[in-house]
Amino acid sequence: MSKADKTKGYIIEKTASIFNTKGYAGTSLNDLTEVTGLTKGSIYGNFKNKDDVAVEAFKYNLQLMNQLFTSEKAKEESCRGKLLIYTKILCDSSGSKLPIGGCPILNTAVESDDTHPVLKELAKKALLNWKNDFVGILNAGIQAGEFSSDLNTEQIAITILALIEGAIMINKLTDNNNHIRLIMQSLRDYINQI
Amino acid sequence: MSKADKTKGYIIEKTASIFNTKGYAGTSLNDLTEVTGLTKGSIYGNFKNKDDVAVEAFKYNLQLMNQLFTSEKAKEESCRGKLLIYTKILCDSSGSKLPIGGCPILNTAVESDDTHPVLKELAKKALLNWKNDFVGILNAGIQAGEFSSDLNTEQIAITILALIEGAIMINKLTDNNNHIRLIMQSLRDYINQI
Amino acid sequence: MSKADKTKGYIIEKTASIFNTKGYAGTSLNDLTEVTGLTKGSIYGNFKNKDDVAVEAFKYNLQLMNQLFTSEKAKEESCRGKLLIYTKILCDSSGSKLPIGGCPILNTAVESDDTHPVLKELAKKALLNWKNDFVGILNAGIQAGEFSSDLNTEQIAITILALIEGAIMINKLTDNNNHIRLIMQSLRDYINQI
Amino acid sequence: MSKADKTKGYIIEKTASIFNTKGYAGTSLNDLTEVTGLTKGSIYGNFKNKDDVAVEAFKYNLQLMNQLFTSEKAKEESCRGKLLIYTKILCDSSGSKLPIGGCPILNTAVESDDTHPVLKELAKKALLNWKNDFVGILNAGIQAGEFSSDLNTEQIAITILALIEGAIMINKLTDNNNHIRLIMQSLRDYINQI
DNA sequence: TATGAATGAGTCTTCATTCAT
DNA sequence: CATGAATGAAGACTCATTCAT
Repeated sequence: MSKADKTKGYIIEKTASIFNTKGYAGTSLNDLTEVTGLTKGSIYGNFKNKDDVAVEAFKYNLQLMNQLFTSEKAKEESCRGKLLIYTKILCDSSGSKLPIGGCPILNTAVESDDTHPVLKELAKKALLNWKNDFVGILNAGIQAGEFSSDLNTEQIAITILALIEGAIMINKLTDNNNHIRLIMQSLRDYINQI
Repeated sequence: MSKADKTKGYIIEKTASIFNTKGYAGTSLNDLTEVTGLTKGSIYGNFKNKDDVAVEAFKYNLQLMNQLFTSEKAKEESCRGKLLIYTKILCDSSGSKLPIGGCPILNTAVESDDTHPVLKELAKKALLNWKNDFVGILNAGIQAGEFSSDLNTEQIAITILALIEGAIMINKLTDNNNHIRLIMQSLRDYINQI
Repeated sequence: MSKADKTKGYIIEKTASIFNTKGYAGTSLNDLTEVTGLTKGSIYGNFKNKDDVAVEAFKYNLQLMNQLFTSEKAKEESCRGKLLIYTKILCDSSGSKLPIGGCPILNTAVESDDTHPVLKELAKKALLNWKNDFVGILNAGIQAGEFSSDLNTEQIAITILALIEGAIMINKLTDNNNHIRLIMQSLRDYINQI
Repeated sequence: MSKADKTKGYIIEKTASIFNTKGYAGTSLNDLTEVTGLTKGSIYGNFKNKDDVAVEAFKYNLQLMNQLFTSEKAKEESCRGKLLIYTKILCDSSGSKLPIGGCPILNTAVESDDTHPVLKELAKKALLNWKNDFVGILNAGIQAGEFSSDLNTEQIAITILALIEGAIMINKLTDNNNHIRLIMQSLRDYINQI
């Protein structure tokens, strides 16, 4: 790894949480220099512009979140278990295991849908990938005989996703862990009844 | 109504959709003058500052959304019918009947939770009011014998809310009406099975 | 007195102390409306512009100060007594009997000498009048045999004035009454030795 | 000396006289960019804000004045001579050797006493330092046998100061050198009679 | 005469970006 | 590759002034 790559990685790591907390418009280059301890020139030496950093930061946050889910899912053998993992992660820690600032897809979706097409596209792809991941698990479950074969996998997948994202939003807004726990209980019931 | 009140109302009406689309940080005073055709001085003559406009714009958007729900609910007699209304509104028009920019609670929640305490508080209250509205409908349904008396009304209410907000977010992000329709189908099933 | 004259007088009275405290550039029209309880339109109905108010306010402050000196001087019969009056006034109350904000001549001189020719001219005239008043007292004293006839009245008059203005400035700046008392003691000695 | 330090110094040098003539409130950032030929961004890159420039400009003007006095005093051997220096400086050039705009202590005292606490404090300290300098000279003179030992050094020091500041104010206001000459003649007499 | 809403040039300040070193 | 000084457009906000009512 070249020095440039190392610095680039360092900048992304350090700035990812700010973008995920303050949003793209709310994050200034001064924020970036403060949190990295680097100069503006250094950031512009490694990235084309603020957009470029934001995009990489989004990817980093997404990867962080995906790694969390992937590693937890790996511990489960059954497909239902893999689905239930999400309720456990979000319920136990009330979302605190997510990247700082919460779900990057949710954050980016809401801020950037009308203002930042590149980020919007990334978030959209991430969301659809997530949905497809659920579809994959459901199909595997059908194959394995865990689930009945006449499921509407698309509908179930997108419903789970909506519940999760809605729960994360409500949890951040209300600062009350009970809400996310109740929703996750509903999700658990939903998954168990599939 | 004084001229000041009229201008104030005019400014709020005109700017509400910008704040709901671009967010607080993403909306500039130039945006506000452009969309209203007024000068900065005029805006500052009617509002204390940008914050003040944003707060009123949020209230306006919220009221717009609440009026939509309230008027549709009034057409339904049964409590279940009142709950199902949301699936119809969001499904039929794919959210296009919402204020321009989407659900102001969702938008404000995501942008302002870490940056704008006043707006966050307003969004939080609006969300809890909405939840309590659901709880009220559920209790009325229990009273009327529509629903079984051993429901966890809090859980059901917050779950419906999470599904709705999640659906709105997904709909805006993916520009694909199928997703919200599927989620609303799940919500319909959920409500009908109560 | 017409209503216009009454309102004009009211505005001057109320605003004089702000101009004398914050200075011309530091006083805004909002300050003027706040302290008078009137509207901007009302102020512009009675004065041509901010300058006009400032000029009248200066004259008012000046008159206030002159009245204080004149009435005190009237109580003294001897010319030396009339001169000593100033030391008493400034020493006893440490300047608190002056118009709010201090000596308007001093304030206007320092702020407006390079920026506001009209006010500067007014302050200059007031200062020279004051000096001439001293000269007059000194001449009367010579006539009355109180003072020797070979006094340099111009020099004495302007020296007294410099001591007084210097004392007022030092008093305001240091918030320490001892300084003005010591200077007034020196002035008393100076006058008594004439 | 870094480039930043050089630019900072350049800005201070160039802007000091504006602040000393127009005052803090009367000096705008446009004034500062015009006189320096720099951009606003450049000024804000070197100073925290306008306040910061004003404070440094005051210090610079003060230093300029103090250097003038110090270098002239150094040429005198006797303590009386050191005191008389001030009459010479102010009398000969009628104040034209002072920083452009006049005595920064006087200017700042009058403008900032009610509006700018930081500048007021700086001016206050400068004035007391000056007074203490006079006290020091007087004590040295007593030690050296030049002056009688029963002097009220505080009173003499503050009286000299008041005369000087009063003279500077009168000179600027009246544009008539005779006045300052007469006052300085009185000061000379006063010092010689100590 | 008094009101108060509107103006637009002005205020101070921060922004993302560039470039010589 | 990194620095840090400079840019100038844009940011939010205040100003003195005007004018229809």
